[in-house]
Amino acid sequence: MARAGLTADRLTQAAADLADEVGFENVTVSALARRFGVKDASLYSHIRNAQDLRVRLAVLALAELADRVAEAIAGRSGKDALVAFASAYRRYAHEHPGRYSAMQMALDPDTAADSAAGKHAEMTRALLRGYDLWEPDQTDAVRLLHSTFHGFVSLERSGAFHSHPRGVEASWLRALDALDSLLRAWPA
Amino acid sequence: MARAGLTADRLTQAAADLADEVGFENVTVSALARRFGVKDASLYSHIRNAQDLRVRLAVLALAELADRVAEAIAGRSGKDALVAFASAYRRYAHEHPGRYSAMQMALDPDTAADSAAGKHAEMTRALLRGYDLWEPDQTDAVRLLHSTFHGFVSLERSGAFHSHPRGVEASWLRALDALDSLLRAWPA
DNA sequence: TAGGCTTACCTAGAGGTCCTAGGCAAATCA
DNA sequence: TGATTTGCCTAGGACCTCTAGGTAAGCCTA
Repeated sequence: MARAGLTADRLTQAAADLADEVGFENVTVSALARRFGVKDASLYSHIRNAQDLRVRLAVLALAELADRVAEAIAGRSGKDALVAFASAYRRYAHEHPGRYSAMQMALDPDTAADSAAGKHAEMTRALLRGYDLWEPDQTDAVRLLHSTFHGFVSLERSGAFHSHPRGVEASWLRALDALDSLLRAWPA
Repeated sequence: MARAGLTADRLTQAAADLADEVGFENVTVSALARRFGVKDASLYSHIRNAQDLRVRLAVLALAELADRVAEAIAGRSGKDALVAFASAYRRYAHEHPGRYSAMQMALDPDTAADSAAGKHAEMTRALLRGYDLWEPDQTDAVRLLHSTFHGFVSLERSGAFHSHPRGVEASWLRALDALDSLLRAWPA
């Protein structure tokens, strides 16, 4: 009876890959067990249940994205940083659709606090240092930026923009221009 | 053997109510059958499968929201229309969380074309008549507005804004102010 | 109003996912 | 080397999805 060497971390990683391949909604305990050549029941020594697995996946994705964004904005400021942040965000969503979907899960407050979710807001704040914004405008701007990035990527992936010939890439660049000029002249 | 009077439309309506009560992901054929006091198998004369049910629900929600928005912006223009549109959108999401989740499903192009999805873009265009925008800026602006509304509501519902004391309502109003001034001075 | 047709709902059953309880063997440690 | 821990197993229950085939309710026509 050879052992597969399962751990919660290896399962979460594999679940993330599975999510990117077959979609987050198709990440099941059974499918994951199949991938390791192991019975379903064997996974329950490592994860509490299916929901726990999905939460771990969401936390993994949040951390990965935070790393990417941190690297992207390092040493940049102003519009440069804005574009780098936004591009890293969007690229991650495109390269890892399953992980990105996982990130949208509503996490309970404790889990969210332990996750990299806070780091996202913190980095957006760092980004805003290139603009002249102070509380509470800063928080409002963080929320607006995050909303726009997430909204755009989410609608793009759901096909909402396919009905019109205008290139999505062009609209994306224009949105970034618009956000930049908005931040530079934040209405009082 | 009394009949329950099932039709695809009545099932879809009930599924929408069920979604708002227990969450879109918990809308199952079994739960719906239970609600009508009928066996699971009986639903399959009216809907093709579970996915078909969810798509019908999404189409219903899109149509309902389109109606609400149309009513909200009727007779308004400029910022007035912008705020009315956005508020109707956000209120619908809050009052009907299950229906709103359903709307986010990726619809295949044919279904999307038959649905009210096009009406949404059309109404956003109508809204922009109060501002001085022409193609392709208009399409870019439609996409930006939709992204921001959807992103904000979606993040708000997933709890992403709860980590900070700043009131969500205040940030929302500021976002609308920002979008208004952005549209008035759309960068060339 | 009786016959036939259509259709709404049924039972039976196969296959999949989630999860618990309890068992045995592999790895680790004394 | 023997004892303990840990990893994966089998067995099995509960629920969801969906198909095939049957029966009875309601409608149409004569």
